[in-house]
Amino acid sequence: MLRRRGHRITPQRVLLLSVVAENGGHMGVDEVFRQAKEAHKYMDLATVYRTLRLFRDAGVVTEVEIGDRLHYELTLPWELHHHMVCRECKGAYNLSPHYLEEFRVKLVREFGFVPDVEHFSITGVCSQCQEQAGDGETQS
Amino acid sequence: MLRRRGHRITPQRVLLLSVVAENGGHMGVDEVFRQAKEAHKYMDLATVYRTLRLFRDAGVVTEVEIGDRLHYELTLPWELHHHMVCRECKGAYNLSPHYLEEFRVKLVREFGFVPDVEHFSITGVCSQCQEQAGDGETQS
DNA sequence: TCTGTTGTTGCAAATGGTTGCAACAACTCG
DNA sequence: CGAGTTGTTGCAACCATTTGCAACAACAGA
Repeated sequence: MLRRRGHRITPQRVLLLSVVAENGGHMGVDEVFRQAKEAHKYMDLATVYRTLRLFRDAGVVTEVEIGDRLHYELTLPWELHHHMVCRECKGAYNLSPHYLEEFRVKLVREFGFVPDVEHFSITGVCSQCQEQAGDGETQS
Repeated sequence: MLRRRGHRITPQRVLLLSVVAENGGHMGVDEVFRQAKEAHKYMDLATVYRTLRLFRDAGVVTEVEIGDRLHYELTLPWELHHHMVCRECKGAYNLSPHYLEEFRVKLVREFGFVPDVEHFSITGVCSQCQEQAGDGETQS
């Protein structure tokens, strides 16, 4: 798959792909790095960043920004989703693409602007954290 | 206004506010820093970051992420808007809030998730850059 | 106006992430 | 299989942004 684009299959890439694939859900870059380093002592952090970025561009993994840190997860084409990221607890909730579809179509039709919905995520506050915030406010 | 929240009015803050206010539209942090430094030789970059963040939290300025760099603009309550940021040319186009309203309401109603629409911006490719990309592709 | 409290500054060091570069190794072609 | 080409690696330096900290200064109260 990568080879088609003129890229090479290296042990580092195989290893990194397996790390991300075997861990269901998203992983922080440092987590990927740590697990990869256990298997290959000389694994470099720059290689992890470059490889994950490469995988993303190839559509193999999906990049999610969680509170200014990059996370990656294996792309499963039959369950594509966006993310709602909670600003308070840093939790990431999946969001079905159909919620964005209307918004996306409007931007394309009215402005000719094609949004990057494949990497879309929106920050906010999840329901649990709102309840907690509410508890706090009743005391003041 | 800041004073109400227990913050102090310092010459640095006055200066930074005037820099942002006098420049219509968004400014990169380095731009703000450069202009502020002309007036106050010992202005520090950390102070610029901290002050702009403070202004944002007070609702005085709006933070926009343009291609991984932070930009700030004066908040004009009578013309609130979001941004569409072009991944190619780094241009930022204003977007009226009503385009997001329906999406926002859906998230609140169906998930209890309250998105941070006030800092919302979406990346993608603007119409001009698509034309240019199209020109390129016809050659290959 | 003087003084104490405490929020703020400038500096330097740290953060997560990116990049330049020379040594290296995966692929290609013979 | 063996040599050349060129994409990739590990390292170190760099980027924008954040943070710890001691000196400082804005505000409040006397």
